[in-house]
Amino acid sequence: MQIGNKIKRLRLEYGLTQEELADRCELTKGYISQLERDLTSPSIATLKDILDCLGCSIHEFFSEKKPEQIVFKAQDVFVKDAEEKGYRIKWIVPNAQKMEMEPIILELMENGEVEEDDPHQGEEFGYVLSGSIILTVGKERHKVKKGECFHYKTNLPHSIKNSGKKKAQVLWISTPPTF
Amino acid sequence: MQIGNKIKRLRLEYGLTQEELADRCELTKGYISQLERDLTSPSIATLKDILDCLGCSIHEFFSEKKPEQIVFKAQDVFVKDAEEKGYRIKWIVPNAQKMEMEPIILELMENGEVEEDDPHQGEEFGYVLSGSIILTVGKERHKVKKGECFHYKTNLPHSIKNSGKKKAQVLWISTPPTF
DNA sequence: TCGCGAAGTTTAGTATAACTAAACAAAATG
DNA sequence: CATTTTGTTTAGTTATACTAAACTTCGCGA
Repeated sequence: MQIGNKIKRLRLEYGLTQEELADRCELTKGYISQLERDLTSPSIATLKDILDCLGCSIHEFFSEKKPEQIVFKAQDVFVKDAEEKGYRIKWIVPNAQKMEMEPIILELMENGEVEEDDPHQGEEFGYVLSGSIILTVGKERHKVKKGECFHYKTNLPHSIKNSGKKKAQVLWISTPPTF
Repeated sequence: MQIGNKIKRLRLEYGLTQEELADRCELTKGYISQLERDLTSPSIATLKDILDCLGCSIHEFFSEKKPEQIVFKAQDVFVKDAEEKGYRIKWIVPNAQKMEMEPIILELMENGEVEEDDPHQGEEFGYVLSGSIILTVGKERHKVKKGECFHYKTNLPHSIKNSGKKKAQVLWISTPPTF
């Protein structure tokens, strides 16, 4: 019965150190440490004491609802390499297809280019994180440098390619999700 | 932390003896007996095993929702005396105003009478438990004896008074609740 | 970068309680 | 009433709930 992570998360949300929580519950910090790593399991009465100090009922504690993730980090990234095309796509928000916006980070090597995307409903916004790119929308070509951004409706064919020798990185957001 | 009664109730609802439950959980019937009387408390893991066998999650188990009361007894009664008017009202279902029917028991002393009730939307039903009454609905007067009942729409003024020397008791139900 | 204090982990316990097996008692049934 | 079923009690064993204190890691400010 793995409850350690939940206790730790509650404690951190409540802004307490293990020692502070231990003092409030009249336990030891060593024990709190062991609980949080599932090295031991508290009695039901002790669990209730702990949760009382953390402003949570046992009922809520054993709720199976998964908290919605708000912050995403390096370990959340899904990478797709297209080495022959000279680019790599990093999906930085997993399951973003279920939402309204889908952000990716596009990495273009020298001469790297993503295939032209056919017209479709929606919009895309991009911000050049590093390097510079050539953005093609319909018949128009634009050079976009680091720190600059772009924003267009996707009803025309569009594509992006690296315009320099250095690797280029673009934060690229599509709504609705299409990547 | 008193959980014994909840475990016992679940077991009985599931139709198991203590021995059957013990066998399913790989515990002893003696231990189940002790748990149900709060003589001891299970580890969280053991509690989960038990609840798995009883088709209940820990989450539900620790729900604080009060089971809806179905049967009401003497101790549930709320009494209002109107001694100068010679009657007493007993609300026999607490919080019935939150439901569709509101039952009371009206007790009328000799010469006791409830004030005329103004017309309103709804219906009332009554059953004379003891003694006899005069029921007035609009301009009509009815004598209703023990064992007889009445049922009318409340769009006319209505009232009840005792018609004899003995105490009268009426089970009186209004929908929607108005008493 | 380093030193120090804060925060967390580990270790080696103690004592008690989680759980047992079996005898006993109460309740139910034919 | 006798027997079976169901629940309770008793006297344990052993594992674990929880401890105190030493040790390690982390974070922060100079």
